[in-house]
Amino acid sequence: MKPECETRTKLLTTALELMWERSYGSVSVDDICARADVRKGSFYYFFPSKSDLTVAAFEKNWEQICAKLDQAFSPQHPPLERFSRFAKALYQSQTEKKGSCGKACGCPYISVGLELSTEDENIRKKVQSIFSGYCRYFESALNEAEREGLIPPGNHTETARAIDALVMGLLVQTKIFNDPEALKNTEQSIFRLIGVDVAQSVAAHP
Amino acid sequence: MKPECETRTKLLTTALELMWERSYGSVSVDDICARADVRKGSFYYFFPSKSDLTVAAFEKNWEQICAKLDQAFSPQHPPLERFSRFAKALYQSQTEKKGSCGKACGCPYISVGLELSTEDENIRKKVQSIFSGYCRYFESALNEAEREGLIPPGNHTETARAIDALVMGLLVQTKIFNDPEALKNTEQSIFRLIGVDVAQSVAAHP
DNA sequence: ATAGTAGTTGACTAATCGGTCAAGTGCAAG
DNA sequence: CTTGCACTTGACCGATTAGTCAACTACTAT
Repeated sequence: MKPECETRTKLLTTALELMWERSYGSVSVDDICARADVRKGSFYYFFPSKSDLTVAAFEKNWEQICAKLDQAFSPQHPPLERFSRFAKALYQSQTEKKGSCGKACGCPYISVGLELSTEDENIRKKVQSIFSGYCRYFESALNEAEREGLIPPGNHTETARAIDALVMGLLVQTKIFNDPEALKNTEQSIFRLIGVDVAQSVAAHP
Repeated sequence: MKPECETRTKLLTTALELMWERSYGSVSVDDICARADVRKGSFYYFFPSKSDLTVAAFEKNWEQICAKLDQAFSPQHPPLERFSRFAKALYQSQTEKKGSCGKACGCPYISVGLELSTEDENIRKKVQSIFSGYCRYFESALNEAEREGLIPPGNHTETARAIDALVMGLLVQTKIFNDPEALKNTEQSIFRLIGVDVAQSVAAHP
């Protein structure tokens, strides 16, 4: 087991932070090195290019996101309630970020993914796989909801993709309107896509 | 009336084209000038900065989009059918773009908007106003649908915003999955957000 | 004819970009 | 002590960046 080099992880977290707040194009390698207090030579000792650093940063961040998603989508909660927990966590994370950096930042996977997906295939694929990861959480909760008779049978892969799209769109709105309140109806809209009444779930878990 | 200078409009359309296919950061003023066959001096004769050019390009493009939206959301069609037409036009425009440039490009307002909204307030506001424009089309159709008794009364401003989010998310998926087929369930998902059965509308206008 | 205006041109700048590299440091095993 | 490995450093590179500018052309109104 490697003990994981501190400089490397510092670069990883700093890069994600900066690209989240700004963009890929407007964050230079020098910027990243400066905020991480690392010299450029070290940067290129660990990463062959800015693009590779970005992919690695996404990978590391996604692991942390997964931990949060595992909580929201834990089997210990009823399937539909998991979406409520997810919506709440989403709102919370955006509000926190705006509080700490002064601006609503949306989702770095979306912003950077869109910025580079026609030009950098590695980043495109990484972001694509992350979004598939989100869908897997959604789909599994829907499958379980069906098994418990909470929703009728249907194509849950498609519904999960629609939920994914909705959530991404809401995060786009959050950044462009510079306001996390764009997320306030997330839960309700998700349940409409699923085809159940919100009140039904909200009333059961007030 | 000014007869509208050719060089200027060439710069406008070329800039939008390039930023749609790539991104703001990776398209240089030189790139734009080269493809438009215009010298840089002329560029800065018409526009004080790259950012201003971008805002102007968005404004001009939005006018053309509006013409298309006016067709889809024309009062000559039943209110709910307008969404079907919109969904079809959306799919068509993405498919065409992929055919002509080889890649699915999504929506330039979203991509560039996300890329710059924390750094360039002018662009943020322009993109925000464009998205509000979309919502107005959606909301007006919903209001009319209610007036015709097709949908129950409700907060149509919120629903329009949700539809806007969904559509944006689908366009994000289109670019990141590099596949316009991400849009194939657009119509169905919109109707779920509205709260009506797709079949109802589809059957009426096959 | 002349003067003014609208548009065009290409050479120029200063700064910044991503990336390279040879020379180092400090530590651990032999 | 010595070798070797993991990591660090700062100077350096050529290319590219957004933006400037004085000189120029062509047309138009008087």
